[in-house]
Amino acid sequence: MALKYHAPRGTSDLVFPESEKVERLVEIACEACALYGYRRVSTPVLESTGLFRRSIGEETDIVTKEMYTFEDSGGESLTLRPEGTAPVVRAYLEAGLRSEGLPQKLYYAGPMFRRERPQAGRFRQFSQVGAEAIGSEDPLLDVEMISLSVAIFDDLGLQRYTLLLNTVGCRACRPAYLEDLTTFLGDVSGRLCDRCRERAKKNPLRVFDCKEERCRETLKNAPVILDAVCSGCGRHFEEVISGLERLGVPFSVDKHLVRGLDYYTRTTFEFKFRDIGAQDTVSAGGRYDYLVEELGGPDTPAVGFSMGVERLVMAMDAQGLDPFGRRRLDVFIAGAPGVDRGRLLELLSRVRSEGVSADTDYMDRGLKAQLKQANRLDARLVVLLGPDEMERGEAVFRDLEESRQWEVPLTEVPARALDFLGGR
RNA sequence: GUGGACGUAGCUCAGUUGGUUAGAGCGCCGGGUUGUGGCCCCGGAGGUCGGGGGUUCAAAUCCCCUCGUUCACCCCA
Repeated sequence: MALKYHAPRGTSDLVFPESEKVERLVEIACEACALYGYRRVSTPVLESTGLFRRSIGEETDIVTKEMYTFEDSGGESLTLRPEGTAPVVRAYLEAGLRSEGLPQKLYYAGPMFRRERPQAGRFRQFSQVGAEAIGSEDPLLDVEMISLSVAIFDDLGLQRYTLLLNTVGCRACRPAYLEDLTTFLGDVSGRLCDRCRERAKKNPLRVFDCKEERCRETLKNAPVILDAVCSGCGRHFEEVISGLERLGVPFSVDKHLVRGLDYYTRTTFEFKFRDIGAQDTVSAGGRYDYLVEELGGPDTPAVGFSMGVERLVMAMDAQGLDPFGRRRLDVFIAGAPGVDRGRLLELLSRVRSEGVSADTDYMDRGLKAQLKQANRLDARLVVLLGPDEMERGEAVFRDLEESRQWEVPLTEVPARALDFLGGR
């Protein structure tokens, strides 16, 4: 308890069996991405600080107070990545992927870092699996992102999620809308809470998230972006909607859905789950048609989403899902007193060569304790060897579940073990 | 950054209005079978009661500070 070192606040160790459950879950998500034609991309966890300041937005909470930024000994400002999209776009540009043909469909998985106060579903180091499709403005690609998210939920057996959908316009229509909204907020300023007045300056759209009754009442007459969007954005949104309907993906339009990163344009979406705490968004994404250009590339539209792995796990737990099965050891090799350990070692190696997981005692335990260990490891088969058997050229196979045991010739142990394991 | 709750054994927790060597269940180790697990029985190891200071004859218990965990706000995956 009074240990000298702990995992840093907001980070945690993942130990068995959770470690392997999470690994499997990420694997399932990645397989779905591949099924949808996305290719893996891996970027460093460190990037130049400027990349994030530029892409996420100077005024956002992430950039102003949540980044792990430091200067390395060479004087360069580096930041532990707080999200995955900007690095992927940077990698796309750096590798010249445009020449590989468009759209470039990429997915990634890995840790992200944000220095926030931890709570249920929020950590300083967390993992995301995400996908990006760069180079097309086809609304069906927006639909694909959403249905990829749905596919991952389905593959994991997750149910009862809510999909919220909105559009935040483009540079043709958003500025005018923001101006209208700002004007409106200025007019009703006296009726808003302190927080909303602050938001009105920094990120006007956020006022719609306010839970204060008075603010909600006041904002009922506020202009809504969905109504103010230009014809291009309006048409795009309609096509996303009809695509979702075509696929039978239920959703609801949330006119006030706002994303926290500045680069989003047009479509934005969020998947929410119940019973996982206040941080209930498990997957979110949208279009970012200007980001590639913003980072120095040519005018290139793009869409993407990312999913919080820890929140996914919480949703699985909340729904009582554990599709990973129990992790069992195939064979435990136990040695009776006086046995030649060199022979055990040899046997262990031969069994493992057959692709059968195997372990043995390294604690100099008595036979009884070894059996106990085998039971603890949930071993499917115990191979027992003692001086007597050795002399006869035999080994004892013990089936822990059936409490039966029989002898097999020593030379046939690997093959017979395979038979036993395969025949169950 | 703000607010609430909580820190007793590896884990989950008891611990009466402050009162002797701080407990339980689970887990761990050993025994009950000269070489056989799971159930049962017996025994054992394991604790600076988060840390520091104070009050008191006496503090796990009361007070202050501190560190940590957790939930919520903010914000987000």
